[in-house]
Amino acid sequence: MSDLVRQAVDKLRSEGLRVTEQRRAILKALSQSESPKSADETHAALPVDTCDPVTAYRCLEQFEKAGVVERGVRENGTKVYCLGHGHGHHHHLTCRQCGRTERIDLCMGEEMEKVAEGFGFTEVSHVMEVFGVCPSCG
Amino acid sequence: MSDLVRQAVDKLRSEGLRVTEQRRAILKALSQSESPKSADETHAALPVDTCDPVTAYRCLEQFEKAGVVERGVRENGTKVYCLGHGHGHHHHLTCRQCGRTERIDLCMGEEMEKVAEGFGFTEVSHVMEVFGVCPSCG
DNA sequence: ATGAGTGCAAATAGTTTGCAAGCTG
DNA sequence: CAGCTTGCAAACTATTTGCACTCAT
Repeated sequence: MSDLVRQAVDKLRSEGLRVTEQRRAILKALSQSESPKSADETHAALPVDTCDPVTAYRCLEQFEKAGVVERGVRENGTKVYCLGHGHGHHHHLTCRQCGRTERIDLCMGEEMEKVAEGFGFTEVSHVMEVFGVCPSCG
Repeated sequence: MSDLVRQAVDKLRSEGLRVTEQRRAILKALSQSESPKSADETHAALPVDTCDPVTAYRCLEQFEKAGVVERGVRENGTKVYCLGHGHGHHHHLTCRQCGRTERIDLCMGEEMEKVAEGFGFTEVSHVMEVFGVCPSCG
């Protein structure tokens, strides 16, 4: 089990969530994926009969609330998740054709939050995804 | 009919798209909305029997391709659209509770595109939405 | 007239919910 | 052993598609 998974498992415990075989498997699958995955894709990446697809949905939702995974959105609205890569917040650049994903460390989070606070908003979060056509597909 | 709508209609024509009563109504509804609307919400904002919900979906999709409207995503993945407000690209700050929306002019589009081009990507676009709890709901 | 646009019905995709049974802490 | 979790079935929401008909150009 990778450090990433171990770390995630610890966080789950510290958040009062239980650690099951299914959850371990889901975290492992995410840790081995270079690009963010949807709940269904995550489930598909699991060994057969690891768990029901619904469980993947429920777990990922829990994980996000617990801050164990980060959530993004595809261009079509599909929700995707990824482990924090152990290095906090970041974004992705995704190829529209082949789905290839690159990590982008650029983020205007602080600026955004300042603006949002200026409007009196609290509990600010944001979703950002960049799309394009990669060299191989262009 | 507002300038915004007139402008949009012209753009439709120049893009080779046809201008129908339904499309005019959809553009008018969007022009009168302060916040981005989903296809269904846009349809709901139309006078009864203006058109079928499906038409709203299809038109908004066309409008986006033609560059007449801008598309965003809600936190839950729902696609939303808005007229360019006549002032190009911008983003929104949306209240999770009441849906109230503020416009944000801050955008790191150029930086994003530079990074994306660095990866060899083309036809770069991005989706970004900021969410929080507004003063009234906090 | 001719092809873009529309309505209606039906199919999809992604995700959520209810409830009884199972397993973790 | 209490309650979080899971599985299975079913409901739901947002969106898309097929096809015949209509209308803008």
